Amino acid sequence: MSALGLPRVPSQSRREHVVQILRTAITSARLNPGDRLIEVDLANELGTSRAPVREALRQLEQEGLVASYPYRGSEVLGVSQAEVEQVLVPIRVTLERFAFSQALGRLSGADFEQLQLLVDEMEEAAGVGATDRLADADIRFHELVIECSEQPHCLQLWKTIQPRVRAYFRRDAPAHDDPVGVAKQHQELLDVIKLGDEATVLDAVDRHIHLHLAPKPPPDAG
Amino acid sequence: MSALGLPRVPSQSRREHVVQILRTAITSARLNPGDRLIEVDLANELGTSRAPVREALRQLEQEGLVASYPYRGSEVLGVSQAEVEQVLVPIRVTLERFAFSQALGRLSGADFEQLQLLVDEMEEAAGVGATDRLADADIRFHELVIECSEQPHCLQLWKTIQPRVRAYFRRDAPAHDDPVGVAKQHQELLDVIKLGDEATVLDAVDRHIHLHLAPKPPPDAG
DNA sequence: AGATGGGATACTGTCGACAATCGACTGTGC
DNA sequence: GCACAGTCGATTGTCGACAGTATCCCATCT
Repeated sequence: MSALGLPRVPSQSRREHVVQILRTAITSARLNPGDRLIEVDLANELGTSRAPVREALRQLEQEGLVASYPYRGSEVLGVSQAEVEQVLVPIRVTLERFAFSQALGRLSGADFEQLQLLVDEMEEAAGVGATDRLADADIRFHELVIECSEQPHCLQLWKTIQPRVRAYFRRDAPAHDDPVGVAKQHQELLDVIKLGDEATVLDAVDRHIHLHLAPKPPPDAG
Repeated sequence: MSALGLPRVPSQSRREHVVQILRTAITSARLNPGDRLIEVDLANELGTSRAPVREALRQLEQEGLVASYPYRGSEVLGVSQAEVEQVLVPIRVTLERFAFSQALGRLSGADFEQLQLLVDEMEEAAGVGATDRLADADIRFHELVIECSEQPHCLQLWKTIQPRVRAYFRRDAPAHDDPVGVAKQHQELLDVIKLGDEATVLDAVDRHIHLHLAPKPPPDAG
């Protein structure tokens, strides 16, 4: 097909394509908990057959974004506040603590450049109020560090957890209260990583992730 | 087919069937890290077409038991000791702490009976040295409590974590050192659950899970 | 009117065939 | 002998069609 026209589509399999479309639709609240997902409709809409759609649905099921019932179809799932706060976020802390510590010795100069670019992107997105771009860069920042940790299970689990957390915050917590602060926190985190002291990094990771959870409940101090 | 002969096979879909076969083969070390999984061969061996096999492989990929590469096939994955000890087990603790606390108010008399049956099964299996039966009952015990917690994401994540942990211990830590002790520990855990005090239960869960990790390093006390 | 049974209906589950891709082999030119 | 292009076999990715199942609707009976 297309010699020069649109060479990007075939670079990823149709299954990956479908997964990405649906995951974005769910995490951005275009699809909501309870919405039914009908294979043949999705296939027609996305211009494929049902096979890739089915595999995509199985993957999203494993990511906890959809549930499916034999012969009765699939629906979009929601997450409770209790599960996010007591399960998903603590798990994310465990994953990132380990991944960041493993990544410390493996981050190359190119990696640091890439991370800095992402922080810059966050600053710019925060400046113009582009919360989606901000969130994308935020996620990509963390994902990049975890990729560099070279811990496959860690990365795989993170990818499973993260969309649910994002869907929850996108739906129930109207974006970041303080976009500029988010960018700044990542800059600080990056600076700490560059110093390379494990204990300091782990501490920074803890505080960093929990900022998402409790945006402004400082009852003890400031 | 078969009006009375073998009515159990069709109760689960062929995909579930394939998943179960492969997962068992991996967690029981009949398949080892690096082994290639070829769709056509699996399909022929299991008497189905490739479609259910493919979906099963996608699911196992999400469970971290296999990895697959576009147009190049799938292989069985292993887990490192560091990942088990620093990632998978801590995540399991997080999941079970939450699930057990949520389950406390929801466990019915029938549930307690079922749990007691599983503990009895463990005792018997431990008595005759049937480590696989012991491990099955062990897993089922925890799974049952988590099911009763009615936290879908918790259950889903637990099902994702657990096979990797089991595969690791089955492969690298030759079964439980002390089968009778395992059964006894579950009886104690069940007794604590029956009492219903949350703090005590959480404490028991912590200690219970960590027993798997460090089977016999009691440097401080007994 | 309300309960009950027998289809239509709308999906999902499975299959066999075909297209696309990767990796190894092989023959050729230098 | 060695680099390199072409080819071939093995295996995955995708498709369209058919089989199986749950749900709803409606005629029928009480």
